Order: sequence, then C-alpha cells, then structure tokens
Amino acid sequence: MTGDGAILDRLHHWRVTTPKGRMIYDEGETPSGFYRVETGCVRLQVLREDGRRQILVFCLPGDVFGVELDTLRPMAAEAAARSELTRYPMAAIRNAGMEPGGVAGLIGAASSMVSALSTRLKGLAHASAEDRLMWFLDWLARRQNADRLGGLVHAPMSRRDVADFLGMAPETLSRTYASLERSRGILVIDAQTVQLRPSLSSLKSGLALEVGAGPK
Amino acid sequence: MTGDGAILDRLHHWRVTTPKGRMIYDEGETPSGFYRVETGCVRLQVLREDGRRQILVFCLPGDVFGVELDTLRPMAAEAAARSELTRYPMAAIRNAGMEPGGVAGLIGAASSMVSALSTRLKGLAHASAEDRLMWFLDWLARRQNADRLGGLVHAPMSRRDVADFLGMAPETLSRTYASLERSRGILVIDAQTVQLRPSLSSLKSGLALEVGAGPK
DNA sequence: CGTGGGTTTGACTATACTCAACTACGGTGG
DNA sequence: CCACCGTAGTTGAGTATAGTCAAACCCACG
Repeated sequence: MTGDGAILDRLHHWRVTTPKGRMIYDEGETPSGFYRVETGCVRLQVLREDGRRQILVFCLPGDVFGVELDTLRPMAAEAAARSELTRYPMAAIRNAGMEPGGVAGLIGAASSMVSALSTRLKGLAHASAEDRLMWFLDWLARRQNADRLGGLVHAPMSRRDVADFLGMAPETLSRTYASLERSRGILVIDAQTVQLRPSLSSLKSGLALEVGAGPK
Repeated sequence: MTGDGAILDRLHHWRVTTPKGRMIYDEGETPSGFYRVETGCVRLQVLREDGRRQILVFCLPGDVFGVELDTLRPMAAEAAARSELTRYPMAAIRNAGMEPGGVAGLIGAASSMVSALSTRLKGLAHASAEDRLMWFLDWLARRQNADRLGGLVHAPMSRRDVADFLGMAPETLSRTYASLERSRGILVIDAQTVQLRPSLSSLKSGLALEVGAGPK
C-alpha cells in the first residue's frame, strides 16, 4: 500500500486537507482519483447490512489508496483524523502506462493493497481479542518507529475506530486494554496512547512466540 | 477478480492442469506468473501462527489471481479441486503496459481482487455463523447461476475448506447446515451439495432482509 | 456551566470452540 | 471380493470468550 514515490511525482497532482470525520469517497461510487496520505490517518471501510461498520485498512502517511479501475469503489474512505492528502486524477493512470516503470509502480500500489488486506484477514479471523489488539499495536509501533520513541505509541484514530477495525465491541476493546496492562506489562496512558515494554524488540519476538503458542 | 479476456488473449500463455490439493505457489515466494482459472477451484490462503489455515478467496472459472508486482506472494494458492489453469509469465505485464488498454486491464484484475477481499472482510467480521454460511451459499449460487438449475448448488471444495474460509470450526459448520435446514428450508443433499429454496430470488431478497434484521 | 460523544465498568447471556466418540465413505491390499 | 484403514464429516457435552444491555464517568466543546 505504501506508495512508489518515483512515478507518482511525475503525475499531475495537488494537495487537499480534510478535517476529522470527512468522507473522501463513498462505497459504490465511480472512482475519479486516487490518493496518498501525507499526514493524519484515513480509514477504508464498508457498511454492513446490520448498520455496523467494518474498517478494513488504516492508511498512514506514505500509504496510497484508491487505485481502482473498472470497479466501483469497493469501500468508502473517511478521514480518521485531520489529514493532508495528495490527490491524483484517475486519468493519470492511463498516461502512466506509457512510461517505462509506470505500470509496475501502479500495479504495485494495487497489489500492496491486496497484501494489506490479506494480512488483515489473517489477523482478524480466529484470533482472540487479546491477540488482535497486540497485533494492531505491533503494526502501529512499526509504522511509527516506536523503538526510537521509547516504546510510546500514539494512535491517531479513536477507540471506536480501533474496535471497528479489529471487529470487536468497544467495550471488549476497553477490557482487552486493561487485560494487556496486567498480563503483558503494557502501560495505557490514555485512550489513544500506550507505552509498550521498555524494549520493543522483546515485544516483537514475544508476540510471535506467544501468538504461536495459541490461546490456552 | 474476474479476468479481462481481451487483453489476456494477446499475452503469452499456456495451459496447466493440477490435481486436487497441489500447491500452485506459496506464501512469501517471489511471483513469477499469474493465472486464470478455467475449470475447478483454487483457494488463496494464509497460514496463521497457531497453525490454522485461513482461506481468503475461492477462485472459480473465469477468475484471475496472482497479479502481484513488487510484493512477495501475500498468500499461497492451492487447488481445492482438480483444476485447469492458464498461466501467464509475470514478464508479460511489463510488455502489456505498452499496449493501449493493457494497464487498465491488469490494474483492473488487481483491483477486483481488492474488491473481493473487501466483500470477504465485510462478510466475515461480526456476523453469526448462520449469516456467514448464507452469504457463502448465496455467493456460490450466483456464480453458478443456480436459478437455472432449480436452486441446486454444488460446492467444488471440501467442507473443511468452507469452514476455513468462513473462519469457523468444521463442527460449527456442520451444525449450522443442520440449523439452516430447519430454519430456512434449505435442503442438504450431501456434504458438497445443497438445494436452495424453490425460487432463488426469494432467497436473495430474503437474505438481505434477514441479515438486515440482524441477530436477535 | 451544561451538554454530549466517547469511554469505562458491571452483570448476564449466548454463541461458537474444544474435546471426544462415533459413523460413513472411498481407496488399498490381501 | 472382502476386510481394513484413514480421512471427512457428524453428534454430544461442557465451557469460555466476547457480545448485549445498562449505567456511570469524564473530558472537550459550546
């Protein structure tokens, strides 16, 4: 999902800024452009028939989303926090094809979305609430180079968003944070911030092992 | 995920046949080609750390899979039944870019995989076992034009596969079939075959409504 | 200073998982 | 041709995890 800088710079593009909560495009629309996140956080989501929301992917700075051709938007995009984006008109794709490397770059962007969704599905299905949350925190920590920040991780999105991302009720998420605090020594600073173990590396390997051991 | 016939025919390609259970490529490999299903069924899956398997997508005749560039294989591909495939070397993608329409076709293939995965995540998370199974049967019925066959649906894959696809234990799947038989009048012929309600259209609208009503 | 969304806590419940035993089928070899 | 084995699927009993409903809380915002 992370963008290929080289090709994108040569395409026609411009900056947009969206406040928290603004919809960027809706599920089912005809795509007219794609985006790159510069600052903030965007959530890609679908609305379930029972009215609940499932967040499929969080896009952080550097991520490219919305590269879709010959399909209606399979999911909606909304700003999960105040964000700055770069917008590229979809027509740019057709021109990009003519340049050497252009195809690779854009198919690459589309493929890495596939990759992100696969990882997602892997983490979501058949895993305990605790495992899912650990997995999310680990993902966030890597993206923010939390090692350098002494293991301090700040989530740019609300807890409700995280709950909808992990496919659990907000109440469960809350309880799970509390449980992690006890069982793993993770410190919850506030609703959006946690302090991971002193050495994140121990968390990483710890994660792989513990998850490997499975529930109970 | 369904392929764009026009462009594919002009690419270099050949036929392969795989027996049931054969691995086509593995998670983490470097992609060297992509495929189109002609007959049979292919499952795209990941192996979870606890040893369990999560099937992300079933590919049926007409579906294109494995269009991935600049990423390692995010999921493995295995034949869920004896299948015939057409294989295209990945190098074909770079050449295709030069042709008008080539880019669009291939990004299209990648996008529709995104689309498929989105639908998947939507159906998987936060839904009762019964809803998930209904959703699966509905998907299968559409793909097979079950209306014309009097609502007879045959699953080309094993029940274990279906369970891993829907993210539930095989025992639960079995019980859920039994429960559908009672509550929805669906007739289970054998482990791989079901007879849907006389008029499938009633099933379709029924599905939307009942799922909309939600659990309890 | 009041209002309201987001978050937390508590009590109860239900859904689906686990373990375990049993059955049915298909292939294999004697 | 029949006995055997192994895989796939079913059924049963008990349990645990996460969902629901309800209420209190707290902070940001107007």
